[in-house]
Amino acid sequence: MDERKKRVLAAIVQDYVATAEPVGSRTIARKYNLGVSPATIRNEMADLEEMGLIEQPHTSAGRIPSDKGYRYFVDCLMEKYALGRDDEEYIRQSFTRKMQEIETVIQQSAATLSQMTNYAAVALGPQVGKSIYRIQFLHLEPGKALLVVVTDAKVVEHRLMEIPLSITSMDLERISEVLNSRLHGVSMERIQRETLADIYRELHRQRQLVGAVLDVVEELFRSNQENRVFLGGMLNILNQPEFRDVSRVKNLLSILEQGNVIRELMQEQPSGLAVRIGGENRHEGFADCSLVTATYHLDGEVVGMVGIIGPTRMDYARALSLVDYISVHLSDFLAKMIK
Amino acid sequence: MDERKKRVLAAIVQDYVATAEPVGSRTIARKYNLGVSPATIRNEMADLEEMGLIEQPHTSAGRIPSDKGYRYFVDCLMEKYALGRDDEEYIRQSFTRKMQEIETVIQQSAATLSQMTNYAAVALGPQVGKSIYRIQFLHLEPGKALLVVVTDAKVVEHRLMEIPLSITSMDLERISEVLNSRLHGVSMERIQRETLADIYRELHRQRQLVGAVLDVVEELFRSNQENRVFLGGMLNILNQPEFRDVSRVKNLLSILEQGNVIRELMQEQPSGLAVRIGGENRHEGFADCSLVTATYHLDGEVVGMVGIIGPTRMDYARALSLVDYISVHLSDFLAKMIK
DNA sequence: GTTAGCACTCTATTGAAATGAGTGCTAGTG
DNA sequence: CACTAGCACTCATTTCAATAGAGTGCTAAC
Repeated sequence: MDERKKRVLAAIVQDYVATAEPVGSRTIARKYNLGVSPATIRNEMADLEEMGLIEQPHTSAGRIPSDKGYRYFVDCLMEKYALGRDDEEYIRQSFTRKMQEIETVIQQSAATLSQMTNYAAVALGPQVGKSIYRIQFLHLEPGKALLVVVTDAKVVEHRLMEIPLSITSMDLERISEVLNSRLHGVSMERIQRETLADIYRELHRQRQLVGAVLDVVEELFRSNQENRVFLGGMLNILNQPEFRDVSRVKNLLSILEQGNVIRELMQEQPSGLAVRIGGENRHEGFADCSLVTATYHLDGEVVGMVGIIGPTRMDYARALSLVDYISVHLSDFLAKMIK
Repeated sequence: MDERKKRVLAAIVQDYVATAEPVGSRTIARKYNLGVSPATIRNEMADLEEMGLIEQPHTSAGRIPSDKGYRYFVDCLMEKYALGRDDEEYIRQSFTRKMQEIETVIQQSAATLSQMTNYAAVALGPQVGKSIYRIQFLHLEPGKALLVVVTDAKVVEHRLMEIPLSITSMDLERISEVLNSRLHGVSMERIQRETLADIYRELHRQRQLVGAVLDVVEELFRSNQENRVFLGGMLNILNQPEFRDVSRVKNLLSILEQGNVIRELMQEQPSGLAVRIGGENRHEGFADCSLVTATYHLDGEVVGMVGIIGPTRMDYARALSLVDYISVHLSDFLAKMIK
């Protein structure tokens, strides 16, 4: 793999990404002055094809990069894309103080990514709260109470509950107190049997209600951990020429609509910034899409992921920079939000 | 408008809805045995065209209904479509006990409608809660509190708030009590100046905090009243032949993505079951779509709307039945949920 | 009032020819 | 030996005309 081959491959990738048309030897000679004639480039291209880095849609067409070609480009040839002032500004503007809820912020990250790239964007998580920070009953009326749970990451969940008519406000206050003192700071994954036993002992009269509460709490944490999938700007991807055909659109959208597929694909990604190109994704029907993802963090721990889904013909340099920048910015923003 | 003309128009509408192809005189004579020859039907069709009920895409094509034609069909010709057992069963199944949050239920209504029709579906609202049922502060840690607001429709909203470090749990308890007693059951639209004055007088030491709380409450109600728009199953509409062309899809989706356009269109609909056909919608770019909507209710009051958005070539009978059934079922379900 | 028949219109399909982009190979050059 | 000019060849795409087909409107006959 000599220097010139690299330059030819890079030229093919760049041009194909920009035009969506197979790239011929002549085009390369003209646009990317390598100082050699088309014939020489043709020879190089023949070599690159043999190496499996580029391919020909049909005999008399130019070449397009293969998955392997993109991979080589991303790993070895690509120069880091420097985000412009305006790009960074745009991102910063899109996160406003007004966004009070974590979900809104995550959703906005995906939306912004999509707008800036014209690809689809997706966000996972956040997996917020592993332990209970505060748990509190509010008595609404006889037979009805509101359970409010605040997790350590200051995410609030609530649930209306039916309670026995006999339970009074005082009872609820007492229950809240006991639950708080016993459960505060305890990771939901390893609640001790003893802890539960203690709670039941202390509140033996409201055994049934306490059981219901614990069920609800468990459910809240479980659904929280299932890492909800946020999709952003499905519309923008229609601007890509590979989706001029409706059946393609339908195919991709039907995959995206099943959140679990995306979740699986994304969960295979390593932490940090990562790219998965075309067939590297273990899912048929996703073979001509690429996934660029980055994890975001809270208190040094990975809590979720943001990413871009686009055709394999993707501007990887820009995509990587954007996803990276957004993930960092998102982490900062969340940290400030929760403080 | 004699009987035979009606039958011809009905045949044209039905056939065109089923096939998406312009309908010729011969087709009608063959499939819908009116007992007359194609030539006679041609004469009738010429009349119908003059009346503006049908039109010809080009000289040597069959006829398709005009907006006016659909309108006449819907108002005068259409027979009520009886939902099958399976349809009703399907709808009932799609609403499960598991759905605890109102939003989930609304979203599900739209999703179900879309699945059953292969059109896009949309839901508005619900406009839940006009007054405060309960308002409560939870003290989390110095400088931080959680404000929980329950509306009369038992919809819960919450917001983390920064509070002065000096404020204690006792203070918050007191504030909660005062706010509750003063605001319980008061419609947010007509909070009296006096009421506010009373509150400020009683809590004159926490003047600033109270101001912040009232701002938050107002904001919560405002965003609630803005009637959030839920879209369902955008994917399904891609099955319609009129959306084989991506530009069409892009056009519709870009309209749907702006929630406010849909909201405006829907808010022009009368309460109950209603149809708006093609150009009857006051929005360019929506001229070849129809909107079938029904309001849903809570305690006898209209709180929101569900509907179908499809091409004007729509199976109106079925669409109306489904929207009607869903709206009724949704009302019932909500009533039971909130009890 | 209804219908058979027919000329006419216009779109969609088909197929052949022209176009053009691009390649691979060969032979010649510094 | 590396490079390049030249050329024959391939194949998708475009173009164009001819054809087929669906459907109409009109007229004359029943």
